Amino acid sequence: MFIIAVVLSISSAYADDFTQCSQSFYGGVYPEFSNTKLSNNTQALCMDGFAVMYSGVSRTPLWSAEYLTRKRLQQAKQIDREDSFHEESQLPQSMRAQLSDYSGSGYDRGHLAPNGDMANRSQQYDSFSLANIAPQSPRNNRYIWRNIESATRYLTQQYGEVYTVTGVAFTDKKAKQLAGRVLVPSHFFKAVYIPVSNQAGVYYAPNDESERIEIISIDELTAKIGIDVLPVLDAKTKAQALDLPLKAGEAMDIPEKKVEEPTWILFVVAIFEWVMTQLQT
DNA sequence: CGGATCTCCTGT
DNA sequence: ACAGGAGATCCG
Repeated sequence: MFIIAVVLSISSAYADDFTQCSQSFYGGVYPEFSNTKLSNNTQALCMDGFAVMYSGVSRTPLWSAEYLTRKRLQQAKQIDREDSFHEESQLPQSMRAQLSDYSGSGYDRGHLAPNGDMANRSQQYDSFSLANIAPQSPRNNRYIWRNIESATRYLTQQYGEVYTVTGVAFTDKKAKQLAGRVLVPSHFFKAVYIPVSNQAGVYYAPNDESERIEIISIDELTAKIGIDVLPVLDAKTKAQALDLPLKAGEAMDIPEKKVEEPTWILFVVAIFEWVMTQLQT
């Protein structure tokens, strides 16, 4: 009996149990560490609307994964932002980041899975868990990241569904710390996979005030950070970086299968709007 | 072009 | 729970 309890507690200590939220991953397969050092003291968390791989070493998420659809984003637009930053009660105290770690640090509490993607209050609350948040340079968070989050929602709108994995990297020899407890990532990334065109690309940005950003392939991301965020993709898709837009509304180089409303719907909407303007005068 | 609103936050 | 900052964006 004792042995069984020990085995259970050990297996849950580095649980990669995402069975309750496998729908957040393309093909149901979650990101894979190629740099095994990263897997030290990690904890898998199934949140409402997304999945998180959390590190008790950095006291940040390493990545958060979401499955986005038109319907989800349409619902997300209906709820206003309600801030509720909080510690993650699913984590043991020793692994948790605390609100006090961030206060007065000069860093923003940057969401990985963004509030803007959350379709109801429960999902929204979970997105404000510190298990989904990492110290982010203010200009990066408020200008660069805001744009790529809205560009990702725009792509979802265009192509109907998108899988995305947002995460952080620690490429510097010595990472900065908040309160001697929370490590400050050197980079943020967001990988986007579009199933209907079988194309993937990654936004990759240093976590500083430079506002620099680059677009790379899944393979290049794996080489930089030691995580293959989309293990199921074929080799060609991983090697070729999709030329992702830097802001919502920007055109992208996908030749076929552009998803648009049939023209008759646009026609009906135009007539409806014209009638409404006539009624208002 | 000016003003209102939105969306990331901050601090008390 | 409240007030404010700052840039983007929308609208007349």
